[in-house]
Amino acid sequence: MDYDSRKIEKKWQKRWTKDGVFEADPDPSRPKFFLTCPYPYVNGALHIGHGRTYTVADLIARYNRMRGFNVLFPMASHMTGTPIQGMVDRIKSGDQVAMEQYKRDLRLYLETEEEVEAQLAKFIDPWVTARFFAKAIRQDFDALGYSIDWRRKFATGDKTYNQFVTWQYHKFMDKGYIKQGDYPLLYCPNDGNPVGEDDLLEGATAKVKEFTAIKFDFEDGYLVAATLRPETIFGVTNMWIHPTEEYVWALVNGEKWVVSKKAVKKLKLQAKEVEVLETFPGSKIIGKSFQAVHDGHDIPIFPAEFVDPNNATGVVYSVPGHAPFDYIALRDLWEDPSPLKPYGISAEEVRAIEIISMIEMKGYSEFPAKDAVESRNIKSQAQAEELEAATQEIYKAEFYDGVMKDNCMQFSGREIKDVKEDVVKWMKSTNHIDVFYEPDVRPVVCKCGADVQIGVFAGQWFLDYESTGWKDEAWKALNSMDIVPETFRNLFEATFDWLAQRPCARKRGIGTKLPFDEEWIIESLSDSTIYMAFYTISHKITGNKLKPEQLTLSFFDYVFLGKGGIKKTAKETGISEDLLKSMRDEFAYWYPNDQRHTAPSHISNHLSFAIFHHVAIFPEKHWLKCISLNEHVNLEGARMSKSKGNVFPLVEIPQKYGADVYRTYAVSAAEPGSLMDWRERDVPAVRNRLQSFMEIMQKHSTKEPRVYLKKDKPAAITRWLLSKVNSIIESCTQNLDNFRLRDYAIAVTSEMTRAVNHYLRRPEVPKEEREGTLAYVCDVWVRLAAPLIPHTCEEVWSKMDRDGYISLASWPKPDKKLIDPSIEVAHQVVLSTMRDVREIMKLLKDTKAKKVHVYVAPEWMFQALNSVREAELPVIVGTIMKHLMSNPDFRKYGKQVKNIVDRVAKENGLWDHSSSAADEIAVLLGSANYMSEELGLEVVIQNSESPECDPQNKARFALPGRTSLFLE
RNA sequence: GCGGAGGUAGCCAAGCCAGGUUAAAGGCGCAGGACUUAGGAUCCUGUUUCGUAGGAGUUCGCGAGUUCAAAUCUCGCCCUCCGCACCA
Repeated sequence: MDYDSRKIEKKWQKRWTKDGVFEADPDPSRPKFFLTCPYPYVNGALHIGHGRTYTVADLIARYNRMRGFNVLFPMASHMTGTPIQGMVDRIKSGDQVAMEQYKRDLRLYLETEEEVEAQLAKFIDPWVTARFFAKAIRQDFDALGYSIDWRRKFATGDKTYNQFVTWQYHKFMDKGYIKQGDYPLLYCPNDGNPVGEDDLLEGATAKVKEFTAIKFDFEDGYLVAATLRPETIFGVTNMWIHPTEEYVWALVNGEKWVVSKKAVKKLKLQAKEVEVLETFPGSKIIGKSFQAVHDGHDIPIFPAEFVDPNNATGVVYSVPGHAPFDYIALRDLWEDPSPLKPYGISAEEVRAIEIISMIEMKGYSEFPAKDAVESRNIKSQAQAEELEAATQEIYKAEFYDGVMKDNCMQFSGREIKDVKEDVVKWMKSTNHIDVFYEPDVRPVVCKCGADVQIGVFAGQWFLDYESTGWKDEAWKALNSMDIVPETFRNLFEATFDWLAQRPCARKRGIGTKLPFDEEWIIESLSDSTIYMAFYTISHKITGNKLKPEQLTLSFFDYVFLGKGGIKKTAKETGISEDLLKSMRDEFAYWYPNDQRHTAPSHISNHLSFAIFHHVAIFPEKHWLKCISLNEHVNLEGARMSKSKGNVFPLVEIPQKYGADVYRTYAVSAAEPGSLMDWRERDVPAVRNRLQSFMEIMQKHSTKEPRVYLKKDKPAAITRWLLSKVNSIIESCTQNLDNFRLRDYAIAVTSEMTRAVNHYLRRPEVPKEEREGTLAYVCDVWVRLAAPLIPHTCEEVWSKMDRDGYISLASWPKPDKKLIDPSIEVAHQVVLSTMRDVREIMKLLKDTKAKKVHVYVAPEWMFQALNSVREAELPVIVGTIMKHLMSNPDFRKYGKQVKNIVDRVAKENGLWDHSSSAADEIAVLLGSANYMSEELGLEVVIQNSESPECDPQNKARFALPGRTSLFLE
């Protein structure tokens, strides 16, 4: 029997919407629960990975709703920043790849190719794109049964929302958290824009690498060499200049510098004023000398072909003792000084150069560069790869293990990893330092085809997370909030440590203008930090058609901070006092945000910013309470990516599998903290579990529920089921409270089914008792399952003729008096006995048994173990022996006591069993028919103290909770 | 490079924080059985090795250590994944 999930799901979704079931308004009589999940970015279709996060959030919302909370779960759409704008630009320019990408998404929502083309043609306006996908995604969410209050939806591009972001930035400015300064980033000279990962044709992983530019005194200016190892200036023996490449004397910020001609453009991009005075081939200065930074002694300039004029300044200082490239270049000149002749440098002059050893390091000689070159057997400068490997080796080794030698002035004796910064500081104090940026990988190519450089933005706006006091407050918030799973707290802590200054405005994309400098647009991550507050009033802004200009700074001050007085605010904004008050009240009711649920990849930015921005703006009682996280989703073992084309769109889920099947899969396939794999192959199993649930419900839920108490003398297995079900209520509640969602889902879909199926197989239960009990179980079960599979459960609920929606029904409470651990333990005896019988039957092979004698341990053993349990003794043979032998009741069994104590020691402690032999016998007797049927044997239960039949003397092996057997 | 997470049986995935009740939940796959015209449906059973009596051996990336006791704690090593700032 199949049930039409599609039809059922649609039906309930329509009713929920019609009755506004999930529209939440303040209700002071009920506790509130305000849950948020980041709004989706509306520039394309979502995939099943997004769905996992939203499904988990919805599960949390529904669970809390059933627990009696007034739950607010709102949603909006994100459209600010560069992605939508970028795609619009690419569509406008006729970019085929971009158009194809959009077409793929559009086909998911539109029937014909004509419609797709027509819609695509409209995507030259970011608002059209955003609205299209916002609507599509809302439909996707509805089709998955998410219990969202849509009245509060908005888009981050809304003018009213911009006002809110503006307010936030004024608050930061007031606090002095916003600063301006220079900032390097990847930049396309052709487009005149910074470039992000998406803008790159090649070198997508490129980052900015900072070189220290060292200004060596040279003639009436500086010879400027760039390095990653400024501490090596004490080991400089010469300079390397490419003889045939062009160099310049240039006025750089008023100083005379020698750099390669190719470096000039870069310096200009890096916010330096540069005027070229003279261009000349490198050969012109080769043979001259310049002065060391630390002691001013003369050092010669030599020619070298390996110098790349396009890398940094094209000027390289030589430290042959510690740099393999330099070592081998110098060695070559020693062996063959002839290239030096044209520059008037004699062979003696070169050979007179002494390699300087300036870093002490274990495992290396005084010249580590020499060691590295020789151990790799490098013969020539042309072996660039080997030389690079040697360089890396020395760099790493010296960084971690190296110590500055005596010839390093005040830095002598210090470790390299600590001394770098101080050496730079010291040189800076004498004006011998500047910085030069390069991309860390080459080549980096913009989509426009141009070579990407580093641009320095003078006057870049920053949020300074290191502003006095800010971090302390943020730490305070983090330390007092819940992070679930707790393992992600480390990542927050690492982020908090590392957060410093972050650019907060950029020059392109959609967004709110920076109020202090309208050329800049506020970085879109700042849109998503405190906007949960906006949900509390957004439906009133749209509902009352408030205009952006009414949403002034004092408006937000009043509504969110209670500042400024209602009369004054009403007058200034033209908003009625009633409306203002209702907004203030609504904010005060819902805030703070009780739980924010998203993916861990947002920890290092969005989530940390959310904490920082909250503490900056709101009083402590309105800080975030809890952040919960779930990892991403892989598709058939591989990471989903649009470029690889292995993306499973969320929109296809309800059609293909049904919302409840997906929800169950998404929650039960992995704990939230770990990566989940979507495997097509596993889906049918999930569907089958829901099918079983539905079938049991159809058969058993509509009868009159009745709870059989002990005094009603029901079958033992009925009491077992009642106990089991109530235990499951307890564990489900605990698991949901502790974010162990997978365990909850498994309990509800697997464990319950197994228990009920077992019960149905027990022949000893009278029909009436079975029906009443199962009706009770179904009533509990359907409510336990409702947060996970709401559509199916609504359907069952309505068939059960219950009032209202199960979505709003109450979460079951465990009935403690029905939970009886001993009966669950006793049930284990039945199962383990059956398992043992099967095992023996297997071993008997040819011999067919007809009858099994089951021996229950003697009563004194039960008493003995109970007594040990009560005494809470450590598992030490002597101690337990002493305890038991001191009691004459046990003493008389002397040798056997030793046996069970040995067994306890071997098992590393006590095990569960019924409290008396009589109980165990009763349970086994009650299950005898069932066992007999399952095993195909006659089952005889016997007391081992007086067995009626024990031809092989097996009875003596029986232990409490572990029967002994004889098969014949 | 910096920071974070992780490596568990054929596969996926719990357990690890709070060591013992763990040959290690659950799912998939596989095998056998039941029900059946059939079963890709459902249910039951089994799925490390040895064993004609319920027992024993060896297992949780590799190696060492702490402990009466380690998948769980400590140290070293190997490997995988994720984030790193104009990308949301």
